Amino acid sequence: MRLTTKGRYAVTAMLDLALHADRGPISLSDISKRQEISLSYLEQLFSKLRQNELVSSVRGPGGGYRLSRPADQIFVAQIIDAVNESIDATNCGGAGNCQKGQVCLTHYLWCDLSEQIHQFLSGISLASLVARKDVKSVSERQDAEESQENEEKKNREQKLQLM
Amino acid sequence: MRLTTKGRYAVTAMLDLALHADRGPISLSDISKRQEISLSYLEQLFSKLRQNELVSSVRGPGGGYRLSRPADQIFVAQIIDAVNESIDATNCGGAGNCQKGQVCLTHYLWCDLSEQIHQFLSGISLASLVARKDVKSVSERQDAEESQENEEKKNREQKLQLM
DNA sequence: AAATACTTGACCAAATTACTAGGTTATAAG
DNA sequence: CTTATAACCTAGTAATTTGGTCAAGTATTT
Repeated sequence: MRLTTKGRYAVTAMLDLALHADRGPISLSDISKRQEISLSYLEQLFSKLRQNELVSSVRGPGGGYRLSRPADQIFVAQIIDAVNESIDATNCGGAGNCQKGQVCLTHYLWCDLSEQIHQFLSGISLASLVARKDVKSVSERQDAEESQENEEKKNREQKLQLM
Repeated sequence: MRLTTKGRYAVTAMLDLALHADRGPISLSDISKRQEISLSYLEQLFSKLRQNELVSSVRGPGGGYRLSRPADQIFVAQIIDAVNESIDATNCGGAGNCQKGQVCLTHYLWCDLSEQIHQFLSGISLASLVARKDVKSVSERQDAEESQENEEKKNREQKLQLM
C-alpha cells in the first residue's frame, strides 16, 4: 500500500488546479507557491499526470496546466494511481503468488481492504472536493496570503525604482 | 499511510497464532517455518505485540506465544497499530498543522480516508478471519506441508542412525 | 547443568521518496 | 526578432524506511 506525500501532493495540486480553473492555464510555479511544493517535484508529478491524460499543458508565457476534462469526471483514485502505480494493499500486487506461488494466509484480507479503499477514493471527484466548505475556506485563506505576498512584492519593486 | 510488509507480517503471524491456539503456546520458529517470515524479524514484531498486550509469552522449552485474549476480541487494526505506529493517512499525523501551522488543502480528505480504513480494519477480528473458508483452506495446506517436511526430516535422521 | 526460547540492541543493505540542479525546447509578449 | 516565460527532460542525491542479520544477553524448564 503506497500512500505517501507523493500521492498527497498530486491530489493537492490537482485540487488547486480545479479551484483556479477559471483563471485559464495555471503555472506550476503558482501551485508551488500556494501549496508549498517544490517546483521541480511538481514538474515530475505533472509529467505523470499528463501521461495519464488527467491534465493538458500550454507552453510558453502565460501557459501552464489545465484539467483535461471537467472536475466531476476526475477522481482521487485516478490521481493517486497516476503518480503512485497502485493503491493495492496486497504484497503480491493482487497476483496471489505470495507464498511459494500460492496465496498467503492473509491474501484475501488485503484484497478486501484494497477494494474498500479503491471504492472510497473512486467515489470522490475533484468537483465534490471543490464544493466542500472546509476546502473552500482553506483555499480562500491561501488566495488571500498569495495576493498579500504579491502586494508586498510590488511595493518592494516600487521602492527600488524610486532609488 | 503505512501499510507495508511489516503490518501484513504481523497480522499473518497473529492469525497463525489464532489458528493453532489449541496446540498451546506457539514458538516463533514454528510460525517462521509456516509463514516464511524470518525468525529475527518475527522477534522484533512480537516484542511490539507483547508491549501492546496482544500476546503473552511463555519462556523455556515448550514455550512460545499465545493470544492475550480471545480471538474475537483482537482486531486487525490493533495489530497494525501495534507494529506500525498508525494507519493515519494524513501527513501531519492528524494534527492539522500541515501548512504553516494551519491545515492544508486536502487535510480533511485524508482524515476521512483514515477514518474509513480504520473502521474497516477495526471491524475485522482474528476470530472472523479464522472462520473464513479461504483462510481455512490456506491454513490446511500450510499444515499439510509442515507435517510433510517433518516426516522427511524424521526419515533423514533415521537413515543417518542406520549408517 | 544443559537445552530451549524469549529479549534487546546495534547494525546494515536495498529501495524508495522527496527534492535539487541543470539543462532543452516551445511560444507569447514586447 | 529578441526575450522572457514556462513546460519538459535527465541526472543525481540526501534522507528515510524497510526488511532484515548478528550477537549477546536473560529466563525457564527438563
